[in-house]
Amino acid sequence: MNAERIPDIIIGRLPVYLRALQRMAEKGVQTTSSQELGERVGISAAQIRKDISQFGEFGKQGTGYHIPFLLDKLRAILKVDRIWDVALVGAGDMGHALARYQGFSNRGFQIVMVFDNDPSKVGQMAGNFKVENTDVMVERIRAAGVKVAMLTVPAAAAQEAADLLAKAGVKAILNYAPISLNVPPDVRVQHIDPATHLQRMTYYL
Amino acid sequence: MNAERIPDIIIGRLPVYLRALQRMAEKGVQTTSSQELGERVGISAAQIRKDISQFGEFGKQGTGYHIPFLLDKLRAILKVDRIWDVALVGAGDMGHALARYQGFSNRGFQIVMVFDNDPSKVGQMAGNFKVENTDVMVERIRAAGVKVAMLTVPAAAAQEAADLLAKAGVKAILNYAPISLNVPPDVRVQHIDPATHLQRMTYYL
DNA sequence: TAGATTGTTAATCGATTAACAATC
DNA sequence: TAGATTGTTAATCGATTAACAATC
Repeated sequence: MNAERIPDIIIGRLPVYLRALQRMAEKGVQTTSSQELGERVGISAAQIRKDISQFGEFGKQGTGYHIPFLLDKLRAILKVDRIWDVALVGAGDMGHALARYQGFSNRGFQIVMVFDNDPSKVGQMAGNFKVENTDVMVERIRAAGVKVAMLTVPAAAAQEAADLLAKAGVKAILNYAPISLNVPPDVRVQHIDPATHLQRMTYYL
Repeated sequence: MNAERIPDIIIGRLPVYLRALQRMAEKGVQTTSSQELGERVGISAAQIRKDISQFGEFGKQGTGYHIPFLLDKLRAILKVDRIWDVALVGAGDMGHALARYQGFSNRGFQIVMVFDNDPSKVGQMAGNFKVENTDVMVERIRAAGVKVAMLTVPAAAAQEAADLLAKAGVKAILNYAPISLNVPPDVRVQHIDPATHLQRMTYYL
């Protein structure tokens, strides 16, 4: 065990372990080893043991890790042993796809509101949600205590929307706009930009 | 200049610089400094200078970097000074959103074919593309010499689809399925999984 | 017990930062 | 020239790996 600050890079790998373990559990596998898990996710066994051991002694010598137990621990560490309400901002194609995506609920998230500033979209449906006007966003998010948002507006509108989200008390933004957001230090941002991801690979072609 | 192997972590930052510079260029800005660029993307000035200097001396003491020049260099390094044809596999909501996405062409990519194995989707339109049957995928990709693919099929179908893509000669896969893919060593994979990205932030909430 | 695999230490490896001479 | 900023070196910091005693 270790009470010191855990490096960000380790936190970043835990969701990958969690995802792989969840898949194994679905297949009914009860036990795994750092070796086996490492092969699945492409990370060395030593690193997996070291990462996990930052948080406790969750394995057993000779037998490895009991998957349901390790799942519980990882979910608790990552705070996805609960369901986070998520606000979706931007009801374009990507927003609609996310609103209809079935994969969030068993990973700790559920969309609860959808916003757009285009009057022709407000009032329309996105998945099961009625699109609301961005005018009421800060108020709605604050009242609901939502801390997590996904941003799928055009690049030109993204910074302004991020400012509103920060103002509304959102602390985690998943940004689909192809632009680096400027946010207060207590707000975390993750980027999803397909072009950027593709460009990380073309260098090697 | 430096002919040695460039670390992956540096290559991974170049698309971020490229994106920020492209945005500055659109606004008509001609020149920037490592300091200014660093503030925009949240990376130290020293690191930006070091990263860029791996590939040549692209700046000028006293004045910084000429943006159009640096853009050209970065595009050439990342091999996005051309347009890569991309195959899209999976014509669900996410596939449709990507097929209609306008942001690829000025970043070095264009979708040229869309596949799905669901007979009810084959023949339908996704963006401007007629969805083709996965049966003909290997042959079509091979014949067209496509090297880049985006994978938006359900998790259960992703590994099989990845195997076909590898067989077809694809060397870069952008994987939207929430599963770690197993591919030959000469194939690169990047993951886009919104739940994983969100889980990297909930730890800090 | 014998075999397997953890948790952890120490060694290695790699990345980041600070500082500054060079120079535009 | 004076001011600004690069490219690069050396120092620091942090992450990964290898190895193995502990133990299930």
